[in-house]
Amino acid sequence: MQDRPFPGKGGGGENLLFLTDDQLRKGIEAMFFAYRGFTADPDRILENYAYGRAHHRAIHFINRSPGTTVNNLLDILGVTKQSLNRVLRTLINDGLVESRVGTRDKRERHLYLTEKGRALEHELSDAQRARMRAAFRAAGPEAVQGFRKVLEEIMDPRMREFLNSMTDGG
Amino acid sequence: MQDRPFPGKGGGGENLLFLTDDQLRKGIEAMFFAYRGFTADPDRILENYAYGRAHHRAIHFINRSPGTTVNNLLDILGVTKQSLNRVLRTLINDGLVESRVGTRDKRERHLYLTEKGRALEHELSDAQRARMRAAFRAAGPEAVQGFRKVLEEIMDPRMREFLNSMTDGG
DNA sequence: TTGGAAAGTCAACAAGACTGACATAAAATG
DNA sequence: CATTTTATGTCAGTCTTGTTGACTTTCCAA
Repeated sequence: MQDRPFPGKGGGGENLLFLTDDQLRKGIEAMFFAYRGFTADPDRILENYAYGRAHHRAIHFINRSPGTTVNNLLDILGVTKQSLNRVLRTLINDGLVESRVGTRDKRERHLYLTEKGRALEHELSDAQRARMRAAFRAAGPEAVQGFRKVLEEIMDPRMREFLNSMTDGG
Repeated sequence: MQDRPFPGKGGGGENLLFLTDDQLRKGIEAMFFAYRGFTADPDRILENYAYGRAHHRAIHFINRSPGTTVNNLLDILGVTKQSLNRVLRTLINDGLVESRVGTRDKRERHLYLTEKGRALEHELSDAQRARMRAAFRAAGPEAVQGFRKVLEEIMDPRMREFLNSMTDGG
């Protein structure tokens, strides 16, 4: 069934066999199962540190944007400040994250990973990247392009902007 | 940057520009953001019924495989039976799911959606399918094929089997 | 018939999300 | 300068959904 599900492949106006309810259902289930695989390796590592996915997410995005503020992080993570604060408090107390009062605006706290924080970030992202790399390699560059394209259509447009706001432009 | 990230597109042995850490990181973040978008619509609906994602998942897979047992469901959902049981108890009490004692093996319970259960399933999957359909349509059939391919590589192989075990074969 | 394995249920607990209320400090505004 | 808004942090309490542990019922095999 993977062989030739798509009769047409040109610009538009084909018979849209890839939009049947069955194809959509498979896409939905694939998202569910893949997300579980996607989080499995980090989850296993986090157990050793008594941290959870929430900590991983914070660490990831602080690493990605060093010096980001709490508010920025709230925007990206889409959780309440109470929820994020609980996580950040732990990470700061444990010496994985450093919180510096802003120089221009002293209300803001700028967040940075410490050496220890970078170490955990690396351990986590190594595992997650390894799985992603294997999947990308097995699927091939064209599949990866399609993968990215569909995911960007599924996500909130604000997140799509954020995603493409670094490396190439931002 | 989306224009021509992949110089080679043949069988293998290209320069593998799509496997850089930056590309992998974007894939990882795309999964995170897309999954949030993917669950957003059902989550909104479920609030009206005081149910959560766990209920949605149970309803989805009971609908997909009517008469499935609790153990089958446990295997697919990857949670403990106690966790699933709490959800099933609610759905059964609320009249969305019917649990029939097995005829061959009286230890087993076979699960079915009631009319009411099917109604909620429809409401939920309509919303989720609508988003998926829009994304698929915008991305095009080739992208969808790549999307599916990468997701299947990311997920546990057991789930890949399950995913492709209906409609075409099972 | 006895004992182990399997399927399912009940009870208690933990993580991590949520809301609401409140505190502090600094910036922005009139 | 007084007031309001913004950014952050904290406390308390709730909810969902995951966990383990203990238990019952049923099946099967020695």
